Amino acid sequence: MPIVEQQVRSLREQIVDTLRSEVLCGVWSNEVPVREQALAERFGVSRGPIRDALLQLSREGVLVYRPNKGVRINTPPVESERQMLQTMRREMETYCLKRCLDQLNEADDEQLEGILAELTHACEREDIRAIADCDLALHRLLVRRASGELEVIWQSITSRLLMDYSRIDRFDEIIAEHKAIVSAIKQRDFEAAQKALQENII
Amino acid sequence: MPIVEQQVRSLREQIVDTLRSEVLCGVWSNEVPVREQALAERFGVSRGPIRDALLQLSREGVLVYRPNKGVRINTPPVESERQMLQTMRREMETYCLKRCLDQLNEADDEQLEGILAELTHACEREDIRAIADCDLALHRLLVRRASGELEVIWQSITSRLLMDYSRIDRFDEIIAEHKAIVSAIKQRDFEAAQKALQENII
DNA sequence: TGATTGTGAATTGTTAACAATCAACTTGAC
DNA sequence: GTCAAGTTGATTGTTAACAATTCACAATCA
Repeated sequence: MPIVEQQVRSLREQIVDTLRSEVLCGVWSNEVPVREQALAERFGVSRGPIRDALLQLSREGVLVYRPNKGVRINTPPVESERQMLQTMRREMETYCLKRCLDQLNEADDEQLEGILAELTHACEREDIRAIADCDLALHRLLVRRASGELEVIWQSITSRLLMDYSRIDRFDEIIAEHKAIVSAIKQRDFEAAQKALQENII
Repeated sequence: MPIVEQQVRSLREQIVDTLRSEVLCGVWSNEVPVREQALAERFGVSRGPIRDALLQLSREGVLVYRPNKGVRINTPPVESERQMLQTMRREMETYCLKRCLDQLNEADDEQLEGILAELTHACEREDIRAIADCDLALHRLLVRRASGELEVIWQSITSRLLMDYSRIDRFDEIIAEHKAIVSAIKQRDFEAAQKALQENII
């Protein structure tokens, strides 16, 4: 359970984040259907918030919703679609970097360092789930600082891309790439940060 | 009420489409808060589906959700963000065009012509709401034919862009541009269709 | 045998009541 | 008169029961 998030989050948001993290890390089987009642019991809430969460994750492309039939886990995008989404993600994060770089403060730097430290620790433990969470948290911070309104679109694109995240076993690369990103950001060096970002988003 | 949609739609989807169409056409005031109970009575359902719809529209960037405070209408994106979203929309629709063009059949052509006719009629009536609905329906058809999975992302981007859709009074241009798109598509001419699309997305 | 149609359990969709929270107003002390 | 605390009404958040739908399986018939 990462502590990179700080603000109060609604019950639904917590459930959404937990489920998304699990689905994207392959914890769930594609075959087993998702049942509202089972999830409700697991989270200790009624079916209402669970339903909200499942609908939201469907809207995000992580799950697929069919009326009266519930949801199932989505399949990864085809290669051409993946490339297009990749291009869009690069474009969006470059924009966000440019827009937020000047207005970042020491607290943001510290938070970035904190995420980086946690990411490093997660890589040492080879904790796939924590690695993905930290990776996303770092990028999400940039998007949020630039424009909270873009976050939902960014999340949709990124979730789809992560549905075949096969590179997550190259721990050294992951650490090095994110170190480069944070380092460049702390120096407010846009060119270097953009370069590091582009090399990380593959 | 356009007849361009054919498949069965859930109650929530119908509400979402109606509300989105109204918000994007400026039917609602930015000042008046959105109340679940009022909408429930208007649509003749309980607050449950209304709540689902409002959450979905928030996720889409049309509304802004704040815990325990309900939703309000989102503000248009800043200019730089708008340009970035514009670029993404062009990229995405170009991809969808390329991917779907070969597998379109006569039924699709007919549907495109139907939307075009309805769009023309809407322009003659100067019915802003119908114009926007038809405009979106035409582009959405291409996205859907290419990949149903991309539709939600496309919708988010497009909704944000439409939040300051100020060109909707230039009826002749709108008709001409969409005629060019449909014409090129019917000839399966990718280059021409792409060009027409790019010129329409401004 | 194979297809089709009932039947019932399981699941999702909807509703209404209840709990929690927020915003505005009133009250009262200073 | 002003500000703070308490109160009240309105609104959202959650729950559990009920309705509608789907699916699996068995019974029926050609």
